[in-house]
Amino acid sequence: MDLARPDLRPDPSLSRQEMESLQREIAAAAAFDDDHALDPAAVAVESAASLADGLPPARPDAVANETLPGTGGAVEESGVPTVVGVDQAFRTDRAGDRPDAAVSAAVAFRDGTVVEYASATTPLSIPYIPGLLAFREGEPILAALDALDAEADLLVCDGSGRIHFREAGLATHVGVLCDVPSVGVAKSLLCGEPDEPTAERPAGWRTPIRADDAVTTAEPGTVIGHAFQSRQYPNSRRVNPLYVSPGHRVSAESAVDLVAALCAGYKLPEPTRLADAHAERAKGDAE
DNA sequence: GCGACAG
DNA sequence: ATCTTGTCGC
Repeated sequence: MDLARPDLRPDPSLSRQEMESLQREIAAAAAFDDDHALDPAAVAVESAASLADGLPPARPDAVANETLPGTGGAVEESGVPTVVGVDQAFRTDRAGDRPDAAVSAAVAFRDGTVVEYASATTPLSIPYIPGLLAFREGEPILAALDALDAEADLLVCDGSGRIHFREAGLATHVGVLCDVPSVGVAKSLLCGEPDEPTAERPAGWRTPIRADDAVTTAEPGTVIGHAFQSRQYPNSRRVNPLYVSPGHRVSAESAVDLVAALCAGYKLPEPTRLADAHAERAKGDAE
């Protein structure tokens, strides 16, 4: 898989200042609006996969359709868009403490079912630094996408997109480098302010997240994402909402609509949930 | 100086 | 993210 923007791919030796200015370039290259309206109904996942007996098998015939020569992507090929969830697990060295390598997983969905699994193991370069997550996890994700035969029409990333100090979170970083529509799904809020308090909301509830002073590249008040209650228990309301934001080529509104369509009864959207499980499995296989 | 922040 | 048993509530 060749990158659409190799010029924006970070060099491992960048200083912190250089990483931050690269993020401003990436944000400037990002499109936070809808281009070819990807219909949430076309990517919806109707039933949640059971993980009790391991991961479901990939539907055998589907990937072959996408790898026919001379095709321009999955949608052109079959009319059915491909959604790819990406997530990672971390392997620790035998001494037992420091994370040693990232195990990235990419899981492709079409018609609500898994069509392909891929993974890659990548040595870790820099530690986790809030705001610079993409420099730790971006390359591992690209490696997993490289190992995937399917062409993604939408990437679902585990982390923020536009909800970021410089509007260039992980989902934006990966989406722009690949020039693929992407959304970010985070379990906690990095920056920005919800319009309404998010505690104890019923399933389906959502509220805009607006840029605050921590977002240095946007006018305060700009809608940069949404809090979205993907799941809730009827009586005891203890599930925290997701924080969904556009990565690239998707609006804030479409990003939540797409994620809502990809959720099938669990807190996390199915592509993310299965990518998480596949990353765990791949990590275990290597040990 | 304090705060505060995805995974 | 990761280290981990039980426990409470769907």
